[in-house]
Amino acid sequence: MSRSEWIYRVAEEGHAWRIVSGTVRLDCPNASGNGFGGLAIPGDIIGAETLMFARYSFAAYALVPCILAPWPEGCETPASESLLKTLLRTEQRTAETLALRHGSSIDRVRRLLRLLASPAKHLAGATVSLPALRDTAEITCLTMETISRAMAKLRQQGEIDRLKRDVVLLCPTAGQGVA
Amino acid sequence: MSRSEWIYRVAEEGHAWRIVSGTVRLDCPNASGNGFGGLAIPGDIIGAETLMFARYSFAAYALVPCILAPWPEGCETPASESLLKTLLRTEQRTAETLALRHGSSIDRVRRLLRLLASPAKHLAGATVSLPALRDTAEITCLTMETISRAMAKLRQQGEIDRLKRDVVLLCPTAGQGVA
DNA sequence: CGACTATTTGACCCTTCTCAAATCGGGTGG
DNA sequence: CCACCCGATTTGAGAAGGGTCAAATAGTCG
Repeated sequence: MSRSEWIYRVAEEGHAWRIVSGTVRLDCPNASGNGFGGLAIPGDIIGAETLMFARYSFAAYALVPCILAPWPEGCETPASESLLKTLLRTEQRTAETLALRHGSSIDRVRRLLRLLASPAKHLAGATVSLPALRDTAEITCLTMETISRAMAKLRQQGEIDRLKRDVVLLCPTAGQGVA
Repeated sequence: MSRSEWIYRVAEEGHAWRIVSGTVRLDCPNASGNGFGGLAIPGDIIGAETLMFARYSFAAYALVPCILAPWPEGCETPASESLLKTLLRTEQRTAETLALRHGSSIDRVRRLLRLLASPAKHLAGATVSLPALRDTAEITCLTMETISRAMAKLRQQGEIDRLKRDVVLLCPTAGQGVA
C-alpha cells in the first residue's frame, strides 16, 4: 500500500486487517468534524466492523507506505480475548490521537512524529517516513503552512534531520511541551 | 454520580460499567496531551480493561450527573458479539470526540452540546445539563473564557436557552459550520 | 524536458489566549 | 433568614499564535 492511497472506503465489502507496518488514517464521512476519525499503527486492527456488518463503516487511508495482513489469521471468528485486546489498543490510540490536537503547533508535530516512530525500538535515530503535509495538517487541525513552518523549526533546533521524504528523530527526549 | 466527580481512578481495582445516563470523561494520565482520553455517553461501556487486568488503566470522571450499571449484567465473560459492539461504539465515539477539537470555538461548543444531548429522541427542545467550564475547555482545547463567550453568543443567537445549570437546545439544525 | 502537484516562505489579519477584575452562586455559620 | 466566603463564571483590554492569501521553489511522473 503506497503513501496517500485509500485502503478501503465506506460501504465497500471487505474484511478486517492487522497493520504490519505503516500508519493508517481512519475517516468517518458523516462526522461533523473534518472526517478524520482516528489513527492506527502497527499491531492495530482496522475494519473490525465488517465482522458485524460485512461492510466498512469507516474509510482507511495509508498516511505512509503500509503493509497489512488479513485478520483474524484463520477464517474463524476471533476469540473474545483478541477482541478485548483490540478494544484496549483502540482506546489507547484514541487518547494519543486526541493529544495530536492539543498544544502548540510544534508540540503537535513532535507528538505525531513520535507516534509514527513508536514501532521502532528506540526513538532516537529512528527513521520515519512522513505523511503528506495536507494529511498532517488535517490530523493536527493546523494548516499545511503551519506544519511546514513547525518542521522547519524542529530542523533548526536539531530535533530532526531530513532525508528525502523521511526524517530522522535526533532528540526524542527534548521538549515534552505538556501544557 | 454527581457532576465533576471521579468515578474511578487509574490502577484502582474494579469492573466495567455501562453508562445509563450522563456523560463520562476518560483520562489517560500518561498521555502527552492534557490527559483527556475520550468521552463516553449513554450505552457506552467504560472500564473494559478490567476484564483483562482487573485494574483500570484510564480514569473516569462524571462531566454531568451520571447513572452507571455494572457490565456485563451477569457475572460471566461477555460474548464476542457484545465486545465487538463495544469496539464499534468506541470507534464512533473517537471520531465524535476528535471533532470536538476542530473548527471555531462556537462550532466546538455546538458539537459538544449536541453530543451531550444525543441520547434524547429529538435534539430540538432537549434539555442538557452542562459540564463545568473547566471541563468543557479541556475537552475542546479552548480556554474557559473562550467557552463562556461562545455560549454567550449561542444564547444571543437564540440557539440555546438557559435554565440554571442546564441549557435547552432551540435550533439543532442551524449552523453545521463544517470547515 | 515539461506539466503538475507538493512544499516553502512572506506579509498581514483574526480568533483565541492571557491576565485582571467584576459578578454570580450556593453553602455555611451565626 | 441573612451576611459572608470561596470557587465558578463572565467580561474587558491587549498580545500573539495561527490562519489566509499569494507567490516562489522543489519534486514527481510521464
